[in-house]
Amino acid sequence: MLQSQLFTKTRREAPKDEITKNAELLVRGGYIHKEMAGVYSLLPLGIRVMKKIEDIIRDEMNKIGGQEIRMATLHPSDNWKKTGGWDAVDVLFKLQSRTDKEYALGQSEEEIVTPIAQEYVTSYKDLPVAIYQIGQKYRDELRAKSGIMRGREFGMKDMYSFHESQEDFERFYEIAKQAYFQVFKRAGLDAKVTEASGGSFSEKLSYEFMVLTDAGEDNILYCESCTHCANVDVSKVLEGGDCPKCGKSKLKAARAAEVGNVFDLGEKYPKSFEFTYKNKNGESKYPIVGCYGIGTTRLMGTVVEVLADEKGIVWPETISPFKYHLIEIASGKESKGGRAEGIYEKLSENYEVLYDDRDMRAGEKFADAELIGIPTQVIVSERGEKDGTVEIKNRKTGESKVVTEEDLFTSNI
RNA sequence: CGGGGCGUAGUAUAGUGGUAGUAUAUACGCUUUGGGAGCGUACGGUCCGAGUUCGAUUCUCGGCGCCCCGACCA
Repeated sequence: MLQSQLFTKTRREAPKDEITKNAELLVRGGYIHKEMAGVYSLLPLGIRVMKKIEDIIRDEMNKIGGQEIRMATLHPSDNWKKTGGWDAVDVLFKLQSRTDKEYALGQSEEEIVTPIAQEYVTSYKDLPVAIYQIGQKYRDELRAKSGIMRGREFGMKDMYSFHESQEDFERFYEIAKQAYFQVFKRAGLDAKVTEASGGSFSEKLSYEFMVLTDAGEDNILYCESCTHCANVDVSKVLEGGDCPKCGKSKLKAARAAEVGNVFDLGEKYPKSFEFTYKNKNGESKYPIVGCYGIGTTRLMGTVVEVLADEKGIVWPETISPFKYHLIEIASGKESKGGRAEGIYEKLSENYEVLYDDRDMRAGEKFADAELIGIPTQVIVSERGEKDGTVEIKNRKTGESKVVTEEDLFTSNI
C-alpha cells in the first residue's frame, strides 16, 4: 500500500486524554480512533493487526475442532431472563426499543449459543462439540480504563464446548489450553496460566491466561522454575515462599494482564434452557459446558505494552500490519520515483508492503516508521543505486544491513 | 459507584472580568533534502446551559464529557 494514500497519518504528540502506552502509541500511529471512554474504532492499520490476530486464533481453534459461527450481538431479553442474567449481570447493557421491547447487548454468548446447540445436539453422538465466534462484546463497565485494555466495547473470541462428562470437558480443556499457548506464542507473547482456584471438588474450574505487564490489572505470583502461576487472592503461598509445585524457586510477584480465560460452566446453562440429550441408555442428560475466551482487543493492547520501546510500537512479524515498510529516501531532486517504485511493485507481488512514497524528509519518515512499528524496514536511496542494493533495518534491534534487491525479493535476508 | 484532576484552533499547550497567544498540523511560495528543516503568507479556537456583571473564555451553580486512584470485573 502507498503510504501517501493511507488516509490516516501519525501524530507527533500524545493525545491528552490517554496516559497508557497502548492507547497513546496506537492513537499516535493512526491505528485506532477514540469514540468515547472505552470505545475505539479500528483504522486501516489497526484492522490489519486485528485481522491477523483473529486469523491466528481462528487457525488454532479450527485445529482443535472448533467450528466458527457468528452470533447475534443484539440479544432477546427472554434468554437473559431465563438464565437470570438479566438481573444478575451488572455489566449487561440493556436497551429498549421504541415499541418498548427489551434487548440486551452481548457481553458473553451463553444465552445465544446454548439454544443454538440445543437445536442440533440431541444425542450423545453429537457430543462433544466446540463452537466459537470472534466478534464484538459490550460490557457496561463502571470505569473503562487503560486504553484498549478494558473497554465497554471490545473484540473477543469466545468458544463454548459441550460434553457428556466432566472428564471429557477436562480432556478437551487440556487440548484448548495448548491451543491457547500457541495463540499467545504466535502473537509474540509469553503467557502463563493460573492454577485452578482451590482444590475442592465443589468449586468449578476457572483458569486465566496471564501476560506479565504493568499495564495489567491482576496481581499474580509465579515460579521461574516451573509453570506455576496463581492470582494473589487465591494463592496459598505468599511472595517469596517456596513454589508449591516444584519447590525449586521462591514465588515472584508481578502485575499481569488477563488475555484469556476458561470457565467450567457445568450444567447451568443447559438447565436454564432445558437442554438435554439422550445418552447411550436412552436417558436424558444435561451436557457439561465449557467457555473459553480470548480478548482480541486486549491482546493487541498487551502486545503494544509488552514490546513497544521509547520510539514507538514494535510488532511481531505475525501480527504486523505489513511485512515490510519500504522507505524511500529521495535525497537528490530527481531520484524520487523510479527505483523505489519498481522495488515496491515487485516486492508487493509476494508480500504485504507499506511503501512510504511521501515527499518528506528522511528524519520524519524514519520517526514515523519507528512509531508504526513494522518489524522490517527496507530503505531505498541513492546509496545503493549503482550496485542494486537496499538497506534492511530491524525495528526491534535497530540493526541494519545491506542486501541486494534480488535477495530482498526472495526474502533471502 | 466513592475520591481526585481536567475541558481554550485538527492536535498539544499559554493566558486574561474588556481585541485570545504560541507550537504543530493544513494550504500557497521560495530555499532545503539519511534523523521530525528554514523564511514568509493564509486558514482556524474558549464543551453546553443558567446566574452575577455594563461586559464572562475567566467568577458561581447545574449539566455533559475525559483522565487517574479505589471499589467492581458472570
